[in-house]
Amino acid sequence: MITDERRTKILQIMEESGFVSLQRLVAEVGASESTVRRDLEFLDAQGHLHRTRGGAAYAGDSLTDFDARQSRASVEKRRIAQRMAEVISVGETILLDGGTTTLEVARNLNGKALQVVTNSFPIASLLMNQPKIELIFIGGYVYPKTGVALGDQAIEALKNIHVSRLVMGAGGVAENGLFNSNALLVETERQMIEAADRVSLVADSSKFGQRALSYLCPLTAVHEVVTDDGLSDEWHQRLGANGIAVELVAGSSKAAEVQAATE
Amino acid sequence: MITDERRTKILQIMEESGFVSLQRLVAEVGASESTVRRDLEFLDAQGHLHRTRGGAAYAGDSLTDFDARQSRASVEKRRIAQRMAEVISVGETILLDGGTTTLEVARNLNGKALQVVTNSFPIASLLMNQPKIELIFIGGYVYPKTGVALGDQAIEALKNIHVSRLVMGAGGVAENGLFNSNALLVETERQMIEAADRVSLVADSSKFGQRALSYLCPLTAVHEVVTDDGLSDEWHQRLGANGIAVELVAGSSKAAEVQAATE
DNA sequence: ATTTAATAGTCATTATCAATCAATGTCTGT
DNA sequence: ACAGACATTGATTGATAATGACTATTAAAT
Repeated sequence: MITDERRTKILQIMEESGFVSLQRLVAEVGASESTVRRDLEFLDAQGHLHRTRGGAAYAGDSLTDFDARQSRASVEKRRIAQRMAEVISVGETILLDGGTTTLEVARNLNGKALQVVTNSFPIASLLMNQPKIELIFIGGYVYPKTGVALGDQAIEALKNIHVSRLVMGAGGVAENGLFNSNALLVETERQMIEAADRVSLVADSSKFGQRALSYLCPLTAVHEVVTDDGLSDEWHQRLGANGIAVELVAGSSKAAEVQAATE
Repeated sequence: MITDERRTKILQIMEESGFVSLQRLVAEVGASESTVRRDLEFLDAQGHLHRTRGGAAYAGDSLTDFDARQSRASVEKRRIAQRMAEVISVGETILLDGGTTTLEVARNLNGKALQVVTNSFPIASLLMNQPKIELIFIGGYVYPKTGVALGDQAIEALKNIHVSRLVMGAGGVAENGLFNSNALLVETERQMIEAADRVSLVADSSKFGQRALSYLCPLTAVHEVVTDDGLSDEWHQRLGANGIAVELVAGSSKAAEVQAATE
C-alpha cells in the first residue's frame, strides 16, 4: 500500500475510535509494526495525533462532531440491532429512521451490499465511506440536537422514494399505536411508512406499554417487531393479533442466564 | 494515445479512486512508467493532484479524505473565504456549494444569524451545532469520497428552494466559463445557480485560465468573484467586461510583503 | 525486584524516483 | 514533398526513500 494512503487510513481509524492500539492498527492496515510506528511518529509530528504507550490518541478536529462514536447503546439495543441487521438481506433497499437503536442497526450493516436511505446525519456519516453501501440522504431542515432532517422538504423528498423495508424506532408502543417524541419527526415518519413495503420496528421491551408526546401510527402499520425477551405475554399476544411477526432476542439478565445454560 | 487524452483519463481514474498507485495507472492507460510519471508531475504542478511516493492522491476542488485532514486550506483560500464571509450579511439566506474553499467560508460564518442551505456533509456537520444558524440540507445520492449529495433527488429538492446568494467554488475558470471536476456535480450546481439571486464565486487566482473535466456555466452566470491578487490584469478586465464585481484579497507572497509594509 | 511489553535504533532488502539518452513522431518553413 | 527543429516517449541507471526483521533499551506491571 502507498505510504500516504496508509497514513490517511490510520487517521480515519483514529478519528472513528479516538484511541487505537498499535496492534490493531498493524492488523488493520496490514503493515509491519515498525512501519506503523514510523507512521505514528510522523503523524504525531504533524499534530494529527498523540502517541501514547501502546497506541495513539486522535488529536484533530473530527469531521463528525455528533455522537457517532459517543456512548454505545445498551446490551439489549445492541442485540436487537444485530438481529435486525441479520434479517436484512443483501441487495435490499432499506430506509433507516433516526434514533439510537437504528444507529446500532447501521453499525451492523458493515460489508453488506445495500441501498440505504436515511434522514439521520449520524447514520449517514457512519455509512458514507462503506464501499458496498449506496447512500441516499433525505434532506430538509436539520434538527440540531439529534442531527435528523425533518420538515416539508424531507416529506417531499420521501414522496419520490420507494423502499422494500423501513427500519424505525419508537419512543413508546401503546395499545392504540406507536408514539414518538416530536411532532415534526412523527410527520416525517408517517411519510416513511408510506414509502415502504414492509415496516420493521426495533424497540426494547421497556417501550411497550409506554406513550410519548406525539401519536405516530396504529399498530397495524407495523409488519415486524424485533425486541428482547422481556416482552410480556400480553404484548406478545397483542402483536400477534395485529398480524405482526415478533422476533425476540436474549436481552434481560434473566434471559441471559437461560441462554448461558443452554450453551 | 494523445497526451491530453491520457491525462484526462488519469484524472478520471484519480477522481473515482482518490488514491491510485503508479503501477495501476501504468496498467490502465497503457503508457510507460516514465510517461505516467511525467504526467503526474505535470498534473501536480497544475494542482489537480498531489504526487506521493508510489502513486498520487486526487486534489480537485472536491474534498478528498486526503486533504480534508492532511492539510488545511492554503493561506490564500482562508483569506478568500474570510472576505467572502464578511460580505455575507446577517439574516441572508445563502446556499453553500461543496468544496474546500466553501468549507472555509462556512468556518467563518460562526455566530452570524443566517439560513444556510447546503448539500455538503462536511459543511453541514460544521454548522449543525451553531445555534444561530438554521441549517437546511439538500439530500440525494451521497457521493462517498467528498460527502456531497448529488443527483436527481438533489436537483428536485433545489427546485423548491430560493436563496439570496449562492457561494460556490470552481475547478477552473476559462474564457468560455466555469468548470468543475465531476459531471453529476456540475448538473447539481446548475440548479443551484437557478435557485439563487446572486452568484458569488470563491476561487484562488491559480484557477483562472484552467479547465477541469466538466463545463459548468458561462462567466455571465456569475455576479461576484472573490479571489487573491495573483489575478492577472487580463482576467481582471475580462471579468469586468462580463459585469462581474471583483474582490481581491492579499494572497501571494508579493502582495503579502506589501501588506506587511502597510501594517 | 522481576517479568513483561513497548519502544527506539540499526541494517539489509526492496521499491520508487529523477536524470539521462536514444528512438520515434509531429510540426514548420522552404 | 522534404529537411531540420522540436516534443514526446520508453528504457536505463545511479541515487534515494521506505520497509520489515532484528536487537538493545526503556517503561510499565506484578
